[in-house]
Amino acid sequence: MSDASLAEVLRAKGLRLTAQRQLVLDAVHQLGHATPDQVHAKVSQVAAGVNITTVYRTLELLEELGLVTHAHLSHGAPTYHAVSEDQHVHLVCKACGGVAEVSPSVLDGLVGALESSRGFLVDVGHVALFGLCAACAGATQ
Amino acid sequence: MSDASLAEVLRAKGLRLTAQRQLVLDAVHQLGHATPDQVHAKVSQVAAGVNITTVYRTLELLEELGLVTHAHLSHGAPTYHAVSEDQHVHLVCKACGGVAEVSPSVLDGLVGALESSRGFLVDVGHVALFGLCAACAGATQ
DNA sequence: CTGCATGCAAAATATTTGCAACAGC
DNA sequence: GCTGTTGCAAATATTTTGCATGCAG
Repeated sequence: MSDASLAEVLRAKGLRLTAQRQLVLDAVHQLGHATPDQVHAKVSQVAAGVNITTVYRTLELLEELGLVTHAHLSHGAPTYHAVSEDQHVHLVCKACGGVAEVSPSVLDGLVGALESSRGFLVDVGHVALFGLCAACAGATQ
Repeated sequence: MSDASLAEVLRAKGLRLTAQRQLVLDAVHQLGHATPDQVHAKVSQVAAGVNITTVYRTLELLEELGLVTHAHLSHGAPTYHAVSEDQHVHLVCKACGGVAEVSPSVLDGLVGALESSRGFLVDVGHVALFGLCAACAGATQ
Protein backbone atom coordinates (compact mmCIF):
# COMPACT_ATOMS: atom_id res chain seq x y z
CA MET A 1 0.00 0.00 0.00
CA SER A 2 2.82 2.37 0.69
CA ASP A 3 4.20 1.79 -2.80
CA ALA A 4 0.88 2.43 -4.41
CA SER A 5 0.29 5.69 -2.60
CA LEU A 6 3.87 6.78 -3.16
CA ALA A 7 3.55 6.33 -6.91
CA GLU A 8 0.22 8.10 -6.83
CA VAL A 9 1.43 11.11 -4.86
CA LEU A 10 4.54 11.42 -7.00
CA ARG A 11 2.54 11.24 -10.21
CA ALA A 12 0.20 13.96 -9.01
CA LYS A 13 3.17 16.32 -8.83
CA GLY A 14 4.88 15.23 -12.02
CA LEU A 15 7.63 13.52 -10.05
CA ARG A 16 9.18 10.15 -10.71
CA LEU A 17 8.95 6.86 -8.90
CA THR A 18 12.44 5.56 -8.35
CA ALA A 19 13.85 2.56 -6.56
CA GLN A 20 15.63 4.84 -4.07
CA ARG A 21 12.43 6.58 -3.06
CA GLN A 22 10.65 3.31 -2.48
CA LEU A 23 13.57 2.00 -0.48
CA VAL A 24 13.79 5.08 1.73
CA LEU A 25 10.06 5.06 2.42
CA ASP A 26 10.14 1.34 3.19
CA ALA A 27 13.09 1.83 5.53
CA VAL A 28 11.23 4.54 7.44
CA HIS A 29 8.22 2.26 7.78
CA GLN A 30 10.34 -0.63 8.97
CA LEU A 31 12.46 1.33 11.40
CA GLY A 32 9.56 3.11 13.06
CA HIS A 33 11.66 6.13 13.82
CA ALA A 34 15.21 6.68 12.68
CA THR A 35 17.79 9.30 11.87
CA PRO A 36 18.85 9.93 8.26
CA ASP A 37 21.96 7.91 9.01
CA GLN A 38 19.99 4.93 10.24
CA VAL A 39 17.72 5.10 7.22
CA HIS A 40 20.78 5.09 5.01
CA ALA A 41 22.18 2.07 6.78
CA LYS A 42 18.90 0.21 6.41
CA VAL A 43 18.63 1.08 2.73
CA SER A 44 22.22 0.03 2.17
CA GLN A 45 21.41 -3.48 3.37
CA VAL A 46 19.24 -3.91 0.32
CA ALA A 47 20.86 -1.62 -2.24
CA ALA A 48 24.46 -0.83 -1.37
CA GLY A 49 24.98 1.93 -3.89
CA VAL A 50 22.53 4.45 -2.46
CA ASN A 51 24.20 7.65 -1.39
CA ILE A 52 23.57 9.36 1.95
CA THR A 53 22.90 12.55 0.00
CA THR A 54 20.00 10.89 -1.74
CA VAL A 55 18.60 9.79 1.60
CA TYR A 56 18.61 13.37 2.86
CA ARG A 57 17.00 14.65 -0.32
CA THR A 58 14.43 11.88 -0.38
CA LEU A 59 13.44 12.34 3.25
CA GLU A 60 12.94 16.04 2.61
CA LEU A 61 10.83 15.24 -0.42
CA LEU A 62 8.75 12.62 1.38
CA GLU A 63 8.11 15.09 4.15
CA GLU A 64 6.96 17.68 1.62
CA LEU A 65 4.63 15.08 0.17
CA GLY A 66 3.20 14.41 3.61
CA LEU A 67 4.33 10.77 3.70
CA VAL A 68 6.74 11.14 6.59
CA THR A 69 7.40 13.66 9.34
CA HIS A 70 10.26 14.27 11.66
CA ALA A 71 10.52 14.99 15.35
CA HIS A 72 13.46 16.23 17.34
CA LEU A 73 14.23 13.69 20.01
CA SER A 74 17.16 13.56 22.34
CA HIS A 75 20.37 14.87 20.90
CA GLY A 76 19.38 17.23 18.11
CA ALA A 77 19.03 14.22 15.87
CA PRO A 78 16.12 14.65 13.50
CA THR A 79 14.10 11.46 13.64
CA TYR A 80 11.79 10.49 10.82
CA HIS A 81 8.72 8.31 10.94
CA ALA A 82 5.91 7.52 8.56
CA VAL A 83 2.72 9.50 8.99
CA SER A 84 0.51 6.53 8.21
CA GLU A 85 1.53 4.98 11.50
CA ASP A 86 -0.48 5.79 14.54
CA GLN A 87 0.49 9.13 15.92
CA HIS A 88 2.42 8.79 19.10
CA VAL A 89 4.18 10.87 21.68
CA HIS A 90 7.83 10.14 22.32
CA LEU A 91 9.14 9.73 25.83
CA VAL A 92 12.90 10.17 25.76
CA CYS A 93 14.86 9.05 28.79
CA LYS A 94 17.75 11.39 29.45
CA ALA A 95 19.56 8.72 31.43
CA CYS A 96 19.50 5.69 29.16
CA GLY A 97 18.57 7.45 25.94
CA GLY A 98 15.71 5.06 25.30
CA VAL A 99 12.64 6.16 23.40
CA ALA A 100 9.20 4.95 24.42
CA GLU A 101 5.91 5.75 22.77
CA VAL A 102 2.59 6.54 24.36
CA SER A 103 -0.82 7.34 23.04
CA PRO A 104 -1.45 10.99 22.19
CA SER A 105 -4.57 10.79 24.33
CA VAL A 106 -2.44 11.60 27.37
CA LEU A 107 -2.04 15.06 25.87
CA ASP A 108 -5.72 15.71 25.38
CA GLY A 109 -6.13 17.90 28.41
CA LEU A 110 -2.93 19.80 27.70
CA VAL A 111 -3.81 20.44 24.08
CA GLY A 112 -7.19 21.82 25.04
CA ALA A 113 -5.73 24.04 27.74
CA LEU A 114 -3.10 25.55 25.45
CA GLU A 115 -5.56 26.10 22.67
CA SER A 116 -8.01 28.00 24.82
CA SER A 117 -5.47 29.94 26.85
CA ARG A 118 -2.88 30.77 24.20
CA GLY A 119 -4.41 29.86 20.88
CA PHE A 120 -1.51 27.47 20.37
CA LEU A 121 -2.24 24.34 18.36
CA VAL A 122 0.02 21.51 19.47
CA ASP A 123 1.33 19.18 16.79
CA VAL A 124 0.83 15.98 18.73
CA GLY A 125 2.91 13.77 16.46
CA HIS A 126 5.92 16.00 16.88
CA VAL A 127 6.06 16.13 20.65
CA ALA A 128 8.93 14.72 22.62
CA LEU A 129 8.94 14.64 26.39
CA PHE A 130 12.22 14.38 28.24
CA GLY A 131 12.66 12.82 31.60
CA LEU A 132 13.51 9.57 33.32
CA CYS A 133 11.99 6.25 32.37
CA ALA A 134 10.74 3.91 35.08
CA ALA A 135 13.87 1.76 34.96
CA CYS A 136 16.31 4.66 35.31
CA ALA A 137 14.22 6.50 37.89
CA GLY A 138 14.26 3.41 40.07
CA ALA A 139 17.86 2.38 39.46
CA THR A 140 19.71 5.65 39.88
CA GLN A 141 18.74 8.77 41.79
CA MET B 1 24.02 37.11 42.82
CA SER B 2 24.92 35.01 39.85
CA ASP B 3 28.56 36.05 40.14
CA ALA B 4 28.66 35.20 43.80
CA SER B 5 27.19 31.75 43.34
CA LEU B 6 29.37 31.13 40.30
CA ALA B 7 32.54 31.88 42.27
CA GLU B 8 31.27 29.75 45.10
CA VAL B 9 30.40 26.75 42.97
CA LEU B 10 33.70 26.97 41.09
CA ARG B 11 35.69 27.21 44.28
CA ALA B 12 33.96 24.17 45.69
CA LYS B 13 35.36 22.14 42.82
CA GLY B 14 38.79 23.68 42.74
CA LEU B 15 38.03 25.52 39.51
CA ARG B 16 38.84 29.09 38.62
CA LEU B 17 36.71 32.14 38.27
CA THR B 18 37.52 33.79 34.96
CA ALA B 19 36.11 36.76 33.11
CA GLN B 20 34.92 34.48 30.30
CA ARG B 21 32.92 32.30 32.61
CA GLN B 22 31.20 35.28 34.16
CA LEU B 23 30.47 36.73 30.72
CA VAL B 24 28.99 33.51 29.38
CA LEU B 25 26.79 33.05 32.42
CA ASP B 26 25.65 36.67 32.24
CA ALA B 27 24.88 36.31 28.55
CA VAL B 28 22.72 33.26 29.21
CA HIS B 29 20.85 35.15 31.90
CA GLN B 30 20.31 38.14 29.68
CA LEU B 31 19.29 36.22 26.58
CA GLY B 32 16.81 33.97 28.35
CA HIS B 33 17.39 31.16 25.93
CA ALA B 34 19.99 31.11 23.21
CA THR B 35 22.17 28.88 21.08
CA PRO B 36 25.92 28.70 21.66
CA ASP B 37 26.32 30.98 18.65
CA GLN B 38 24.02 33.60 20.09
CA VAL B 39 25.76 33.44 23.43
CA HIS B 40 29.06 33.97 21.66
CA ALA B 41 27.67 36.98 19.81
CA LYS B 42 26.38 38.48 23.03
CA VAL B 43 29.66 37.92 24.83
CA SER B 44 31.56 39.40 21.91
CA GLN B 45 29.70 42.68 22.33
CA VAL B 46 31.44 43.13 25.66
CA ALA B 47 34.69 41.26 25.16
CA ALA B 48 35.57 40.80 21.50
CA GLY B 49 38.39 38.35 21.96
CA VAL B 50 36.40 35.47 23.38
CA ASN B 51 36.58 32.37 21.24
CA ILE B 52 33.55 30.33 20.25
CA THR B 53 35.41 27.28 21.50
CA THR B 54 35.51 28.76 24.96
CA VAL B 55 31.77 29.39 24.83
CA TYR B 56 31.13 25.72 24.07
CA ARG B 57 33.47 24.59 26.79
CA THR B 58 32.04 27.03 29.31
CA LEU B 59 28.42 26.14 28.56
CA GLU B 60 29.27 22.51 29.06
CA LEU B 61 30.97 23.33 32.33
CA LEU B 62 28.12 25.52 33.57
CA GLU B 63 25.70 22.74 32.78
CA GLU B 64 27.80 20.29 34.75
CA LEU B 65 27.77 22.73 37.65
CA GLY B 66 24.00 22.93 37.45
CA LEU B 67 23.93 26.65 36.65
CA VAL B 68 22.41 26.28 33.19
CA THR B 69 20.54 23.62 31.26
CA HIS B 70 19.76 23.12 27.62
CA ALA B 71 16.66 22.10 25.74
CA HIS B 72 16.30 21.03 22.15
CA LEU B 73 13.90 23.39 20.46
CA SER B 74 13.06 23.69 16.81
CA HIS B 75 15.89 22.84 14.48
CA GLY B 76 18.30 20.66 16.40
CA ALA B 77 19.77 23.79 17.91
CA PRO B 78 20.67 23.24 21.53
CA THR B 79 19.27 26.17 23.50
CA TYR B 80 20.70 27.11 26.85
CA HIS B 81 19.01 28.92 29.70
CA ALA B 82 19.84 29.60 33.31
CA VAL B 83 18.37 27.23 35.84
CA SER B 84 17.71 29.97 38.35
CA GLU B 85 15.00 31.36 36.09
CA ASP B 86 11.51 30.07 36.50
CA GLN B 87 11.08 26.77 34.80
CA HIS B 88 9.02 27.09 31.68
CA VAL B 89 7.70 25.03 28.85
CA HIS B 90 8.65 26.08 25.34
CA LEU B 91 6.03 26.40 22.64
CA VAL B 92 7.79 26.33 19.29
CA CYS B 93 5.83 27.43 16.25
CA LYS B 94 6.74 25.33 13.24
CA ALA B 95 5.50 28.03 10.89
CA CYS B 96 7.21 31.19 12.13
CA GLY B 97 9.86 29.54 14.29
CA GLY B 98 8.92 31.69 17.26
CA VAL B 99 9.38 30.43 20.78
CA ALA B 100 6.83 31.23 23.49
CA GLU B 101 6.94 30.19 27.10
CA VAL B 102 4.16 28.99 29.33
CA SER B 103 3.96 27.94 32.92
CA PRO B 104 4.80 24.32 33.63
CA SER B 105 1.52 24.08 35.49
CA VAL B 106 -0.22 23.28 32.20
CA LEU B 107 1.65 19.99 32.29
CA ASP B 108 0.55 19.01 35.76
CA GLY B 109 -2.14 16.63 34.63
CA LEU B 110 0.07 15.09 32.00
CA VAL B 111 2.98 14.58 34.34
CA GLY B 112 0.77 12.85 36.85
CA ALA B 113 -0.79 10.62 34.23
CA LEU B 114 2.56 9.50 32.80
CA GLU B 115 4.02 8.87 36.20
CA SER B 116 1.21 6.62 37.31
CA SER B 117 0.67 4.82 34.02
CA ARG B 118 4.26 4.42 32.84
CA GLY B 119 6.48 5.38 35.74
CA PHE B 120 7.98 8.06 33.53
CA LEU B 121 9.17 11.23 35.27
CA VAL B 122 8.90 14.19 32.91
CA ASP B 123 11.63 16.80 33.06
CA VAL B 124 9.40 19.82 32.82
CA GLY B 125 12.13 22.35 32.13
CA HIS B 126 13.31 20.43 29.11
CA VAL B 127 10.02 20.06 27.31
CA ALA B 128 9.35 21.63 23.95
CA LEU B 129 5.95 21.47 22.30
CA PHE B 130 5.70 21.94 18.56
CA GLY B 131 2.72 23.31 16.75
CA LEU B 132 1.23 26.51 15.41
CA CYS B 133 1.11 29.71 17.38
CA ALA B 134 -2.09 31.75 17.44
CA ALA B 135 -0.83 34.20 14.81
CA CYS B 136 0.22 31.53 12.31
CA ALA B 137 -2.81 29.33 12.92
CA GLY B 138 -5.05 32.25 12.08
CA ALA B 139 -3.03 33.67 9.20
CA THR B 140 -2.23 30.59 7.17
CA GLN B 141 -4.09 27.29 6.94
C1' DC C 1 55.19 29.09 40.82
C1' DT C 2 51.77 25.50 39.35
C1' DG C 3 48.23 23.95 36.88
C1' DC C 4 43.77 25.02 35.04
C1' DA C 5 41.83 27.88 31.22
C1' DT C 6 42.07 30.09 26.86
C1' DG C 7 42.96 30.90 21.95
C1' DC C 8 44.14 29.20 17.71
C1' DA C 9 44.12 25.87 14.26
C1' DA C 10 42.96 21.56 12.69
C1' DA C 11 40.03 17.50 13.02
C1' DA C 12 35.64 15.15 13.26
C1' DT C 13 30.55 15.33 12.14
C1' DA C 14 26.52 16.53 9.96
C1' DT C 15 24.17 18.47 6.18
C1' DT C 16 23.84 21.01 1.76
C1' DT C 17 24.98 22.15 -2.99
C1' DG C 18 27.06 22.14 -7.93
C1' DC C 19 27.43 19.52 -11.79
C1' DA C 20 27.80 15.75 -15.08
C1' DA C 21 25.98 11.18 -15.93
C1' DC C 22 21.78 8.48 -15.79
C1' DA C 23 17.03 6.84 -15.88
C1' DG C 24 11.79 7.27 -15.67
C1' DC C 25 8.04 8.14 -18.51
C1' DG D 1 14.46 12.50 -25.97
C1' DC D 2 13.31 15.56 -22.39
C1' DT D 3 13.62 16.48 -17.67
C1' DG D 4 13.73 15.05 -13.12
C1' DT D 5 17.17 12.19 -10.13
C1' DT D 6 21.25 10.38 -8.60
C1' DG D 7 26.11 9.98 -7.26
C1' DC D 8 30.24 12.05 -6.35
C1' DA D 9 32.97 15.55 -4.51
C1' DA D 10 33.40 19.76 -2.58
C1' DA D 11 31.43 23.41 0.20
C1' DT D 12 29.11 24.76 4.74
C1' DA D 13 27.97 24.56 9.30
C1' DT D 14 28.58 22.85 13.80
C1' DT D 15 31.05 20.98 17.55
C1' DT D 16 35.27 18.81 19.40
C1' DT D 17 40.24 18.24 20.26
C1' DG D 18 45.54 19.04 20.59
C1' DC D 19 48.85 22.02 22.06
C1' DA D 20 51.43 26.13 23.44
C1' DT D 21 50.70 30.43 25.92
C1' DG D 22 48.56 32.95 29.69
C1' DC D 23 46.52 33.95 34.02
C1' DA D 24 44.01 32.75 38.56
C1' DG D 25 45.13 31.32 42.91
